[in-house]
Amino acid sequence: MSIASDLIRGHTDTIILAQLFKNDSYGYEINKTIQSITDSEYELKEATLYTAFRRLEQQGYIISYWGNETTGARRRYYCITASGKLAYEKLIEEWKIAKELIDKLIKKN
Amino acid sequence: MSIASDLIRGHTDTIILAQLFKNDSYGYEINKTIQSITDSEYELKEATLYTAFRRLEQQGYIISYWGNETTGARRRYYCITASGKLAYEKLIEEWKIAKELIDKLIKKN
DNA sequence: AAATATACATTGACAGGCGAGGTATGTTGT
DNA sequence: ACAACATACCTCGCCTGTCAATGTATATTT
Repeated sequence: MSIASDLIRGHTDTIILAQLFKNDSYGYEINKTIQSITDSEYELKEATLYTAFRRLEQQGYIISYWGNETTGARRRYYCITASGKLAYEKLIEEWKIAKELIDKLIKKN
Repeated sequence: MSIASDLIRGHTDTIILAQLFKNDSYGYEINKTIQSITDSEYELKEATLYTAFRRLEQQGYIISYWGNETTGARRRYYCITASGKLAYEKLIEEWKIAKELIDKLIKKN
């Protein structure tokens, strides 16, 4: 974890929705995926991850169900809803705008 | 103000340092500049702005002095320090990295 | 006289991130 | 056998940054 979380803050929900947009998954796996994608430059803290799940579920953007593992620890899978997909698309658009705004505001000249 | 502040959050200090890197300025003017740069799509709330000034000054990244206006309201000018310039350069580098990370993490596929 | 613009500042509520702690199962090394 | 580690979940309480609300003061415009 080498990047300041403050800079990613505000994108936690989008990142999770993005992973669930590809396929249903569970907390531990999502975090491993994030580490894999970023070559371990970033990871979500567990407390942050599970807090986000609660938030997203409460907003109706994801729903959860228990996996039927016969061995190993139980897994709570999450599935993105139609509403969640819409929110995700909107968040991506907002990110594009924010990116340009920040570039304009912090550039050197 | 049309963009979610959550997405800019974490960049407030960088934005202020960027403006002060160009030239000394004061709160009100910096905010007008930001609105001008972004065509009023973004602005810093006053409470946020002045909180940031305190923070940056405490960290030694900026210093302040009162302007010698003979008319109108008094102005507290801020000046970026050598340490602040270094911090600013570093924050820009971090932004480049964060931008790529987020792009990787939220993209649709 | 009232409204608006310029210009500063603080307080208290709120939200998100996260360290620390806890629970439980399965595998690997010694 | 037992320790250590990996997998997998969860919550509490602190910290930090944002911001609505509020207040102060000066100058100009209506």
